[in-house]
Amino acid sequence: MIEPKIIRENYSEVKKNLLKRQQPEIIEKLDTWVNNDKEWRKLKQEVDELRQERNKITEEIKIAKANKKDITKLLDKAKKIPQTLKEKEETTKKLEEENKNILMTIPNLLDESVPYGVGEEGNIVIRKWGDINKKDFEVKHHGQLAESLQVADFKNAVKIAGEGFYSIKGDLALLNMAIVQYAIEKLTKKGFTLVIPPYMMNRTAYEGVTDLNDFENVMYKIDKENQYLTATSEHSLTAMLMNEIIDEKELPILQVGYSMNFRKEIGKHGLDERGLFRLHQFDKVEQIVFCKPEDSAKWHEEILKNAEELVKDLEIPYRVLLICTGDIGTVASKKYDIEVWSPREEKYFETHSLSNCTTYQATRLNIKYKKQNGEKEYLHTLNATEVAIPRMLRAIIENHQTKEGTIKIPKALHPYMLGKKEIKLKK
RNA sequence: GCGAGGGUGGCAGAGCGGUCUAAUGCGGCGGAUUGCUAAUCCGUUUCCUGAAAGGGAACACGAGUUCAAAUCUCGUCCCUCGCGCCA
Repeated sequence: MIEPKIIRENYSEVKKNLLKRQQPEIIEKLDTWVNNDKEWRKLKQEVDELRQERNKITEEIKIAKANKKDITKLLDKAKKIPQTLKEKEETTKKLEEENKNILMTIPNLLDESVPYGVGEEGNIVIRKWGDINKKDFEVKHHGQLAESLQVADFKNAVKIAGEGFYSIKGDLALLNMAIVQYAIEKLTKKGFTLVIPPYMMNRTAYEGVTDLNDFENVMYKIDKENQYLTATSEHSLTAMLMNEIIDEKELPILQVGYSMNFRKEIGKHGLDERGLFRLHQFDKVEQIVFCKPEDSAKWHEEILKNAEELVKDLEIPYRVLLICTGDIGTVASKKYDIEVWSPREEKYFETHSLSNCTTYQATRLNIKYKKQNGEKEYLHTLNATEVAIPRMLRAIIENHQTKEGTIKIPKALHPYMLGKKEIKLKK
């Protein structure tokens, strides 16, 4: 959520910025908010004045009583106030809530460097890495190959859990753990702290970190409980600092979250998105940064570098996209995606998303930092995929499969693979 | 889950219907003093609104009683101790 103060003080700039998103309804919301806000402030004044009056009379009663004077007149006067006050308080509160909800649906202000564009096509490729030349054999579908090597069992996973669930076993499961271990080790060495969060969050905390529509579309609610399964560790790690004031000296806070993630809405279109691509449950290693506003741009580049390094180490061809105004989403002020190469489909698919959320999440969650001089300000939050495991497994299976139908393990993962360098059929 | 006790400012901790403008202590920040440090002293240290003066709110959260609630009542959440259950 954008800080109300900023909209009040720089309305025209905010409007100009939001216009870049090419969604007229956002501007409508902005204007509604501004009008409501004016009214709310007026009402607040009135309420405060009424309260002041009440406080005065209350004080008079106290004094009169102490002096043993007659207080019936004062009491009559006082008795009238609560009714009017209550009515006004209710309208004020209602308006306040309404306006907060509007504000929550207004997206973040965009960074200057975000390119103008309509939809996905407007995204800009800023870097490419790796060899994407055609292989001299037919690349097999990752899920089918894994099943034929007896390291995945989609059929039985679906049997017991339903569509959108998977099971991997043997060396592929080992590879899963190897990637996790590798990613965590890499980030830990760079100063990130490993955090394993709860996989469920209550409604209040969750409202601080997600779009309200997500409660209907994305999140699984626990029956009869006030809890939701988390869709990413970004949510839990960020929400954990809710209502906290962090000393400037403690920034930046660098965290690497590892969690199982649960998502209701996954879509699914065709063979190549079957298998390890769109899932109701998957594990992911995530980078989270809390920092001072002036440092967030630098950290954005840093976490991009971390993610790129990992993909390079796994020897997967990839490209980096700078997401345009038409495709950026609500929360981010600036966003990069990493897409990796699918030699089977001969196109890139998305594996990483890296956002600088500036003060947007911090404002909603009320996370501030205290400066040396005692002033308090909202800090900046960034989140980035380090590696979403199933998608990376798909990339590895596709890019490192051999003519003979085995899967080579990238060298970087050898130390975590119990001596195995290849996944092949057990005799 | 049951029983008992409890949740007060950054922390510790008093207050238990109107003197709460929340005591006191510690810590933080600013300043004074001082060869340096320490000690001492003064100020400041929640949020909203307002250009400011000011006003308002806040004692876990929500509702209620009252002219008036940190203080009384109810509900929810959380913590501590004991019992029960459990990987």
